[in-house]
Amino acid sequence: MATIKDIAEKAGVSMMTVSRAFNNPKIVKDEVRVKILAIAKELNYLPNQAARSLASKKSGMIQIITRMNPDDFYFTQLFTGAAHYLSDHGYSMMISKDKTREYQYDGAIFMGLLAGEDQVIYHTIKKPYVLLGKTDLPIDWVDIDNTDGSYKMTKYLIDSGHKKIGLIGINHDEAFTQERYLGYVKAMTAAGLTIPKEAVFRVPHSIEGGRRISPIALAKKDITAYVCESDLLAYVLIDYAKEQGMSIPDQLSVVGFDGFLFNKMSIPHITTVKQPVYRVGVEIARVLVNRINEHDRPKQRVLIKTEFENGGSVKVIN
Amino acid sequence: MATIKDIAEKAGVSMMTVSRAFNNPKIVKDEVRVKILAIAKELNYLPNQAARSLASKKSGMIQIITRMNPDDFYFTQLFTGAAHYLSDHGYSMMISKDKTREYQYDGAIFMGLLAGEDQVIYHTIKKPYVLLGKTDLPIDWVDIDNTDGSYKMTKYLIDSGHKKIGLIGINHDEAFTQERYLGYVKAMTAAGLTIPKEAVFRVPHSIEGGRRISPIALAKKDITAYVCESDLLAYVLIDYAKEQGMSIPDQLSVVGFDGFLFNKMSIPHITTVKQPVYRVGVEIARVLVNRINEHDRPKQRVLIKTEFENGGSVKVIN
DNA sequence: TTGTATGCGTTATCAC
DNA sequence: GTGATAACGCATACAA
Repeated sequence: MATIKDIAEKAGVSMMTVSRAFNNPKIVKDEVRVKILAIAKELNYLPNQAARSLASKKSGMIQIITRMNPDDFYFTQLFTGAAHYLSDHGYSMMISKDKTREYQYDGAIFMGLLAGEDQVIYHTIKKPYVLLGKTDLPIDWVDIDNTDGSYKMTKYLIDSGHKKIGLIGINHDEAFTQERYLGYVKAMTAAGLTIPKEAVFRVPHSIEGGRRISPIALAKKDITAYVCESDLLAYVLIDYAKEQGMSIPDQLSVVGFDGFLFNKMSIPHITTVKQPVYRVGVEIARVLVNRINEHDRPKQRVLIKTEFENGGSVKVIN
Repeated sequence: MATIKDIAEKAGVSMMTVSRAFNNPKIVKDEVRVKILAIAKELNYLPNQAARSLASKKSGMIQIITRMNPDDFYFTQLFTGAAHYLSDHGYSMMISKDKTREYQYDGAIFMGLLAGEDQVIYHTIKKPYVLLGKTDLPIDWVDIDNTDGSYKMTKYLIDSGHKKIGLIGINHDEAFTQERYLGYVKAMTAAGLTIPKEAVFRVPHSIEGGRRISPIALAKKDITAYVCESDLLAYVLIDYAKEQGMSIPDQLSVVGFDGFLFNKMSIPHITTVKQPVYRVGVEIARVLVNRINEHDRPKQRVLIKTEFENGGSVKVIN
C-alpha cells in the first residue's frame, strides 16, 4: 500500500503538501497539486482511514441503534437507505440492538424507540444523533407525514364524490394513529362534511381487530366509504365485505395506508398512500451528516410525504 | 476519552499489560486482569478502533459491492443480514456500486454480478471475498438451493396425489432457472413419473410472458398441476385460470417459488418455497469472516435451503 | 507474566 | 504556499 510518504518522495515535496493536496486542494499551487494527484493515481494510493481517523480524532463511524426485528421489511428498507447515504459520504456504520457504548462513533441514528426513550437519550447522548419519529424535545428527527397521508386519502374519497365517510382507526397510544385520525378530520372539515361519529372506530391493529369491527362497520348502511388507518385493516374489511357477498368498490369504497404488502394482497388492490421507507432512511442519514458537519445549525425536523397509489378500491361516484 | 495509558497509570502496570488484558486475557495474571477490567469500566474506556487498526494493519472494513437496485427487496434483506453479522463481529461496512478501490478494506462481498464478472474478480481481487451465487472458480460462495426447492415443490404435488405435472419455467440463461428445472425432473424421475414434454414450457419472466403461456398450458387437459419457477408466473397462471372460470385448486393445482410478495397476492395464496434472503445475508458474511480469520481453509460453498409455505393452491387428491 | 522501544499513516501546529 | 515536528492510541517485536 502506497502512503503519502511514498508520494511525497516521488514528487519532491513534504508529506504535508501531499496531505493538503487531498484535503485542502485550494491552498496548494496548481502545478504541484496536479503532479501529486498524478503520482497518487500512478501508485494506486488509497488513504488509510485508520490513520486519518486517529490523527483527526474522528472515527468515521455511525451507530444505528434499533430494537426492530432484524429482517423486518420496514427496518431493512430504512437501514439500507441510511447505509447508502452514509457510504456515499465517507462514513461506515454498525448496527447495534441497544447499547450505544461498545464502539467510538461520530453520530448515531435511533430507530424504533419505545415511548419515553427519547427523554433518556436526550439526557444521555452528547454526540450528534437523529431520531426516527417525532419528539417535542429539541432534537433532530425525521418522520412520515401521517396527517398529510390520511388527508390525501380522505380528500381522494371526497373528490370521488363520497360524502358519508367513516374511519377505522388504530387504538394504539402512538402518535402516528392520532396523526392519521387528524388528517381524516381535517379533510372532512375542509370539505364541509360532517363526521359520522357512529362510523368512527378505533381497534387493535391486527387481523382479529379488523374482523371484530368489520360487521359493525358494514352495518352502517349510509356509509359509502371507509378510511382505514392501515392497509391491514383495509384488507380485512374488504375481505369480510366480499365474504358477505358485497362487491368492492361498487358497494363500498375503502382506502388504506402503508403500501407494503397488504395493499397488493386483496382484489381489488387497495387504494392507499405508500410510505417511502427507503427514502426516509436516506433522509435520516442526511440530517445526521448535516448535524455532524455543523454542530450549531437549527434543529432539523423532516416530514416525508407519502405517495398516492391507486389500487382500484374506490368507486368514483359523481 | 480514556485510553489504555490512563488505565495503565491508574492500575500501576504498563500499557502493554492493559492491551493484553483485552486482546489476550489468558496470559495476564488473574488478579491484574480483574483490576484492569474494573478500572476500564470505571473510566468508561472504549478501545479506539482507528488506533487499533493502524497498529494492527487491519482496517476492520468490509466492502459490499452490488449493482442491485438500492431499495430492491431482495437486496435490502440480503444486505441487512450481512450487516447484522458483520457488526456483531466487529466489522463495519460500506456499500459501493462498483469500484472496490475507494477505501482500504479487509474483505468484500459481491452481490448481483453480471455473467462473467466472477472471472474478472477472481483475477483482480487479492483480498478475501465471497460471492452471492455459484461459480466454478475456486472461490467462496453462498447461494440458494434452487434444485432442492423445486424438488420439494414437485414432491409435494406428487405426495398430494398428482401424476400429470407440467412445468412453467423461465427462459433466462441463468443458472437458477436450470437448477429449478432440474429439481422438477429429479422429483418426477424419482417417483417413476413421466415428464409430459408437451406441458413443459420456458417463458420470459414477466407478467406478459406468463399471460402468453397460460392459455396454452391450460389447454393441456390431462395436466392436474403445474410447477412454476417463480411466484410471479404462478400468480399469472392462477389469475388467468380464474378469469376462465376455473376454480383453484379444485380444477388446477399450482406451486411457485420465491415467497416474497406474489404468493400472497393471489387468492388462494400460492403454495411455494420461500427464499430466506435475510439468512443468506447472514451466511455470506459468516463465510467471509471465516475466510479472513483463516486464509488457508478449504473453499466454502454454502447452499441455503428454501422453506416450504403452504398457501392453499394445491388440491390433495388421494 | 510483564515491560520497553518503536512504528503504524495521517493531520495539527507552528514556523518559515 | 510549504515544511518540520509532534502527536493521535494502540500493537508488534523483543527483552527481561
